[in-house]
Amino acid sequence: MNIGQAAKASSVSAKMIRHYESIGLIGKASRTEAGYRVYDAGDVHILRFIRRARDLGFSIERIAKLIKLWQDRGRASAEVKAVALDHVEELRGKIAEMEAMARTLEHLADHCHGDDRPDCPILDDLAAPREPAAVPRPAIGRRPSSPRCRLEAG
Amino acid sequence: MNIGQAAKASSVSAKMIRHYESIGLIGKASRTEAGYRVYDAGDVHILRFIRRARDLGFSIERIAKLIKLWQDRGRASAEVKAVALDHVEELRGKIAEMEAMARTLEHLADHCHGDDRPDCPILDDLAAPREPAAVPRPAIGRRPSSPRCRLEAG
DNA sequence: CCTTGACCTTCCCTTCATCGGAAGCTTCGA
DNA sequence: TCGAAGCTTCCGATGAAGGGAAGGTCAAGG
Repeated sequence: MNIGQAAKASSVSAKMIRHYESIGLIGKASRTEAGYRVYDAGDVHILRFIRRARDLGFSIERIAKLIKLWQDRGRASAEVKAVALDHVEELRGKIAEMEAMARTLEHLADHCHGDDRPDCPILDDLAAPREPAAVPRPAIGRRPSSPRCRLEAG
Repeated sequence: MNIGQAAKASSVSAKMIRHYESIGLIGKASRTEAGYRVYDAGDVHILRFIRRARDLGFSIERIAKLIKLWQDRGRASAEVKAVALDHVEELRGKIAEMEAMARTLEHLADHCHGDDRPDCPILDDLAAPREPAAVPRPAIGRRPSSPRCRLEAG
């Protein structure tokens, strides 16, 4: 099977299959004499696994762990569950952050006339000195990495 | 005021101030003879505006719009509101996606023993042929860009 | 046999907002 | 006067993709 056929069969683009190979998420595909990559049903199965995991928002790092566990017949389901729940926790944290942003903005927008007049509580909030923070900023530190949203736009 | 002082006063790092200047989000700062950037209270006000907008998850592109509106005394509040509500809509979409991922995973994890035994519904789902999709995938197309989470990890 | 077009290869660039660090210059206080 | 802190520019990394160029390969049809 060529890379294009594997891509169709797995819903992972040829581009991404090459990428996953280059970062070591999947093994190096064997090649034809002309240098074309060759895949079999087992490879496609792994690719579909990856695709599904990405659709559930797992990072590549966690997917690597999941693949290892998947292929380890002696795995403890507890390990798989831990990886999944770590991810859920991350998702929940990001959801909470975005929920707070959305609620703040909806609140501000509710009080904005939204007409021709220039006065606007949204700009007022943005421009306000930040002592009385309308939405208190969490502690200092590095921003969380963005959520791994992978659902296609509708 | 040096860039470091402006950074402290605005909660925008010196690194990011230079970056915002380089991409044209803010104007070029004037310089001392030695080449040091110089800022005044007005600059700091803009930087704080940007910081607050980033904390609310606005993209740089939308922040540029908001700054223009902010500095346009003749603006219509409707325009500001539209920018804000576009952003809220984006947030809501991403929240919904992540919520769906989290719920699916929680459901799967609920049915996983989480002990020493190897059988695991989570792996079963990931490895399953995707006809009976447990969480139906939305239509084909490009993935949404990740949410601009900017709340600090707390 | 030759052309055409579809497919494959590698390589590099772009996204988005942010951080890290190197190498070198300036400024300020002791 | 010396050292530390602060500034400058430049380059790179992050994460998960996508875009596209330049060129090799393959199969079908004339």
